[in-house]
Amino acid sequence: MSSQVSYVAHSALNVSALKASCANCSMHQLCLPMGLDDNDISRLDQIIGRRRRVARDESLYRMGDSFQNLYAIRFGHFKTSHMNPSGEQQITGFQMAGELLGMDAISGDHHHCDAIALEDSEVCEIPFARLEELFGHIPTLLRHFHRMMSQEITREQSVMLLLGNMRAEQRFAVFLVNLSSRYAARGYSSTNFQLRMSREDIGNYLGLTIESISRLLSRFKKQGWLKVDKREVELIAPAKLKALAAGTEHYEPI
Amino acid sequence: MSSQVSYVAHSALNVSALKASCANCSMHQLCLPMGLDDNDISRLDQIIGRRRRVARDESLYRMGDSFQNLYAIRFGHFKTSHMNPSGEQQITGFQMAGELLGMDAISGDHHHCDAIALEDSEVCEIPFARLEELFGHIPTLLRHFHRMMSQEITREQSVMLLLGNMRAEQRFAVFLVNLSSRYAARGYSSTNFQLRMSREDIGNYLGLTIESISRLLSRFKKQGWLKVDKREVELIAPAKLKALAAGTEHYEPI
DNA sequence: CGCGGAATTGAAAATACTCAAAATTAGTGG
DNA sequence: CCACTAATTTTGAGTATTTTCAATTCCGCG
Repeated sequence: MSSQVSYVAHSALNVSALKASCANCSMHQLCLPMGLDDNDISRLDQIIGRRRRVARDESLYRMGDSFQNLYAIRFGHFKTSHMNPSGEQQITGFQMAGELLGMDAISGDHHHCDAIALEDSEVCEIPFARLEELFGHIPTLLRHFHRMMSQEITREQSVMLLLGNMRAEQRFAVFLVNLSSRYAARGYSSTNFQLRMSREDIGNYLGLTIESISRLLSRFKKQGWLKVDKREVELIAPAKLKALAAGTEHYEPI
Repeated sequence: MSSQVSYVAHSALNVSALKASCANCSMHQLCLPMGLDDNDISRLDQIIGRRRRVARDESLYRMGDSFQNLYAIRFGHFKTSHMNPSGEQQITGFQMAGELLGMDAISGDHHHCDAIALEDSEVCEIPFARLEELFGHIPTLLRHFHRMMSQEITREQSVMLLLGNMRAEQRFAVFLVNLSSRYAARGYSSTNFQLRMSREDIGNYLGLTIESISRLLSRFKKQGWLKVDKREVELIAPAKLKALAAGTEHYEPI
C-alpha cells in the first residue's frame, strides 16, 4: 500500500511530494552537506523535509511568515528583498542553486524579508528545529553551517561597500563579474548566461534606477565589452569588466 | 595562595590579565550569555580567555589576521571596516558594549575586516574553537549564538536598504535614531549622547562625504531638531527624527 | 494584429560631490 | 597653563553623476 503511494509519487506529476536526497543532489558539494561523509549525509537526509516547487514570481516565504525551515535551492533562482515600514524596498541578494535561504529569520520566529522565485524553481525544506538537533551529533555540519552564515555576513559587507562607495559603472561591473564567477563555480559558462532578473530588479539591488541600468548596458555594449540580447548576456571582455569591478580601471566616455 | 593571586589581580593595575566573568558583567543580558542559567554561565566563563584592552585608534584585529577568537565588547566603541583590493574602504558598522565582533571571520581562517577602537575599550576574548565545543553541551548557548549571527545579517540588510534607497537626510536620521535606541537599551539617555566616531567615519558609513554630514548637522540644528557641540549631541525632536528615519516625513528646505 | 509590460533613449532637474578656504578643535611640548 | 601646530570640521561655489519625467520602441502573448 505505502509502496504503491511511493511509486505513484515517483512517476507522477507531484514531484514536490518526493523526499530529497542530498547524496544524489548535484549541489551537495556547494550546499549544506559539504564535507560530510556518507553516513552523516544520510542522517541529514533523514531530517530533510519535502521538496517544494515555487513557480516564477511566487514567494517561498514573505516577511512576517513564521520561521520553520531553511531552504536549499535545488534549481532555479530567487531574489530576497527587505522592506521598511514606509514601503521602500531593497533587494538584498539574488540566490541560485546550492545556496541557502532563510538564515536571516533565525534571530526571531519570523522571516525578515521576502524570497521570490525569479523562475520556476525547486528547494529542499530543512526543518530548522531538527537541524539544530543534528548539530549536537555532527560537529562538521555545525561548522559548515556557521561558515555559510558567516559567508552571508561577508557577502553583505561587500554589497555595502558597493552601495556606499562605487559609481554606477563599477557597481554594474561588480554585479556581472559576480554572476559570472558563481556560474563558473556551478560548471556553467562564465561568459554566456541569462539574467534571470528584470532590469528593475538589478537597479534596485545596485541602488540605481532602471534607466541607469539600461544606459549602462548600452554603454558597455557600445564599448564592445559585452553583447546583450534581451536577458541573454555574453561577456566579451571579462578582463576589462573585472578591472572595472576591482576599481583598477575606469570608464572613459567616448 | 591562589586566592591571594586573585586579590592582587583585582587590586592591581594590570586589569587586562584578569579573567573575565560573565556572571558579574553588566552586559550579560545583551551579550552571548543571554538566557543561560548560572551553571551554564560558569561553564562559559571557564572557556573565556583574558580581557584585552584596546587603545583608541588601535586595532583589535585586521583584515587577514588569523581567526582565533570572537570578542565581546565590555566597554568602549569600535568600528569595523571592509576594504576591497583597490583600497576603497567602507565602514560596515559601529559596535558598542555587549556586541560581538569577529563573526564575519568564521567562514575562513582569517578576518575579512578591520576592527578599530573608537576610544579606549575593553573586550573579552572568546576562543572560538572552545566555544564550538561548548555548543554541543549547551543548546541554549548555540541557539543564542545563531540569533546573534542572524541579527547581524538582518542589521546589514537594513544598512543595504539605507544605502540603496535613502536620501542623505533620511540616512542621517536613521543613523541618529539607531544610536539613540541602542543607548536606551543599555540604560543610557536616548536623547543625550556622544558621537564616538568622526564626521568622516559617519560619512563613510552612510555612503556620504564628510561635507555632507557637516551640512546635515547644520541643517538639523537650524531646524531645531537637535543640538550639537563638537561630538556631544542632544536630540530635541526625537519624534521628528524618527519620522524622517521611517520615511513618513520629509525635509522641507526653508 | 493589437495590447500591455518592459526596456530604451533623451532632456531637464536634483542631489550630493569636489575643490577651496576659513574656522574650530585637539594634541603637544615648553 | 598656555601657545603653537596639526587635524578636523564648517561653509561656499561650481560641477558631476544620477534621477526624474516623458516619449518611444521592443517584444511576448492572446
